Amino acid sequence: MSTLKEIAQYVGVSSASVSIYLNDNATNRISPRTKLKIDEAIKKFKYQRNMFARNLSTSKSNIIGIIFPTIVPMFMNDFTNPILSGVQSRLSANGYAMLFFPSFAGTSSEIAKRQLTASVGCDGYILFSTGFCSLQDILANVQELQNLQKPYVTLNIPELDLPINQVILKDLDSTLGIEYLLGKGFRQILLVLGREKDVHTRSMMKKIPNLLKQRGIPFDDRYVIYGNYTAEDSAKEFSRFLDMGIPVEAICCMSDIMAASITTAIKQSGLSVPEDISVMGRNNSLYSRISDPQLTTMDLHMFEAGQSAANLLFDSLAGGDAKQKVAIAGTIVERKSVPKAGRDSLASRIDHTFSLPACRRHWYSVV
Amino acid sequence: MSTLKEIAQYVGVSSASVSIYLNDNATNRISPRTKLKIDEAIKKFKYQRNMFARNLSTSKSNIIGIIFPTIVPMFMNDFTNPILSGVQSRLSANGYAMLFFPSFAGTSSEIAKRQLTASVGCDGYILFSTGFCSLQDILANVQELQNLQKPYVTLNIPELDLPINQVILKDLDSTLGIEYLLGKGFRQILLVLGREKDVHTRSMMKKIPNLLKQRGIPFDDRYVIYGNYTAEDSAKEFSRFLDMGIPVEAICCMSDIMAASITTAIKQSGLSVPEDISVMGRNNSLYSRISDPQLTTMDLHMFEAGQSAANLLFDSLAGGDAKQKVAIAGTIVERKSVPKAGRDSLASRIDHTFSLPACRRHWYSVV
DNA sequence: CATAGTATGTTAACCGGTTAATATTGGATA
DNA sequence: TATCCAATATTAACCGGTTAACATACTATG
Repeated sequence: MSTLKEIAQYVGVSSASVSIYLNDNATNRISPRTKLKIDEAIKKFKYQRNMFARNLSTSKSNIIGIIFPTIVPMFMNDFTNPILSGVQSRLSANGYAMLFFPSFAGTSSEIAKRQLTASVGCDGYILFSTGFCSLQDILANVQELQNLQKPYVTLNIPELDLPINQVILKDLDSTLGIEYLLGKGFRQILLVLGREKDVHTRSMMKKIPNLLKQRGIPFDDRYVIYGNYTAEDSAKEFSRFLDMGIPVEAICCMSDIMAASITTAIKQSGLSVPEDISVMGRNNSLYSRISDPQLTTMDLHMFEAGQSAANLLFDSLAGGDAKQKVAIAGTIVERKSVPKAGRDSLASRIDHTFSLPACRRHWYSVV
Repeated sequence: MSTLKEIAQYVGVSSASVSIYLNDNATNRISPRTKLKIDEAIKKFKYQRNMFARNLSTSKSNIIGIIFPTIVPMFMNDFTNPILSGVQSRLSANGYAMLFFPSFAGTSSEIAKRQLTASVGCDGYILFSTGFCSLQDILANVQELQNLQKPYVTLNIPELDLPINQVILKDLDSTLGIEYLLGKGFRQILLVLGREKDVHTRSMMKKIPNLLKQRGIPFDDRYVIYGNYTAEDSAKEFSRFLDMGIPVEAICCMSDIMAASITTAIKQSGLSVPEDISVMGRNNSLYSRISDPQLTTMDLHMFEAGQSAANLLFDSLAGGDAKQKVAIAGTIVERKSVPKAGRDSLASRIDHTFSLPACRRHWYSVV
């Protein structure tokens, strides 16, 4: 690669001249004749500017660091992909590149820490948490980010009572779905959760007993199984559940994949959905549409959450000092796996637009 | 953010000392006492090195630029996600970060060009092509990359007769699947392709007539429909096909999503899979396992292709001068949507391991 | 005591750009 | 002719690190 200096030398001007021209080719500080000569030289030497030198000089990189602590490969997750996609679409539209730091084996907090210490220089950051993060990890990561003294936004993280920019999936705890089923009159509801030890799972497990109690339903832990977000495990656990022979009217799953897998299992056992058992998924992913019957599902609006995170970051980058919290509310997408009939106490939350993200934002400033 | 210089000043040493220590904290050029003091200062000021300054100084960034020209959001694609995932897993394992450049609206070649011109400074590059790239675009992108004089690998690109590093999905044209169905004795095969104007689609359409002719089957273009890789379009086009009332024994789809959608449509029309019509998917995605019946599908081994691309890049980064071509062969994953009975001429290509990527690499050097 | 070696640092150039401040030239104007 | 201004270009500091080469003091050795 040739450098600015070489181009300047070749043309017979100072490197400042070339730089000035490159940064504003309509400048009138460089004569048309010189501009032409510079153009020629650039073409001849196939010159392109070194982005890192520019970044250093301007202390602006147009790069947003994505802190995504995971011990499994990225881009394979039905839940985080739409979020990343939302982030990417907004960042791209505003000319920002995304930098994914290496995410080796190890605990998630180690990963995040390494990612952060390697990352100084980005214009801003977006901090994800994945199922592998404990609350403690998350707080440590936030602290670490704080040190960088650059704008950042947290995403897919349980609501924190801190003056930081955060985008919250309001219905991540999925009580929305349970309430929907309760509203339909179901009483014997099987919960198919993800990994037993995840933060999100634990926080759910704290809320559910109360939720049921409010309806006069005693909590019975036999009605909770863990499908680890995989088709295989959820089918396996479900069959074990069936073997117990306890009655079930509806199933609320923490992912469409698990819901689809269980739907198949139900059909294979000779029962039918929703006549015998109702099934509810989560994510409004393609799986929910391809499943037969099509799944009624919770749409947490992840894509939009990703977009919001990027938007929040833009506010911050533009100098907005107020830290904001954006809560994205989930909606229910009614399809065929839960009968429409029945008392319906959540009408306002039901999204009849099928699949277009119907966004409901609740903005409120924190500090 | 504090800087190296500030830390050095605070400790009372030269910035070189601090730098030397940071780059090798086991160095014996710095006394234990000084090391301690530096540690304290770093902790006190929460100092972290600026990555861009380091990159500039060392002319090594540990960043790989991902050139991914697309006009739709990334990370939403069932085909490219596993490839990206494979790339990411290898890059991460070797300590490399991934930089995704902004990908605005516009033609894919514009996008790639902008991505490239903004990217000088990465240690290496991986060039994707997406459905939006024409062959001409691809060649232009390769040329552009060549100018950067850095190692790069092309991926998901039709085989090019150029001395460059390329990873090829050997069975991207999916004749593998058609041959499999032909081998089973099917004659009336409906092809469900993606977008009519994609490079890949066009290159397929060139090969298919010959393929059929070899078996004595005349090519009939009514047996080709375009599902645009979506569940909706493929269902719609398939129903239009059914309306034509021409006989069909088997369906070969260019994605599991389309196959799953069509499987549902078949069932809804009162026919059954595979008794009445066989259906074959592509990608061995989760969709193929969740579909009912589970889909027989082509596994192109995209994850592994991604890994190979990263590996090739490592070879190049390590100074390997020989340009390599890696062809990843596809395999057939037999499930339930095509009956097992029948003549089977492709036994060696059938993968009975269900879903673990059974890799078959064919290495050969080009130059 | 002279010499070599070790431990501990420092100097200064460099990576490849950007930019505020300054310089030069020539033509227009009073 | 003196003055001013526009057009064009350069100088030099700076961004925040890295590193080869050099410097100094102290210890060990013959």
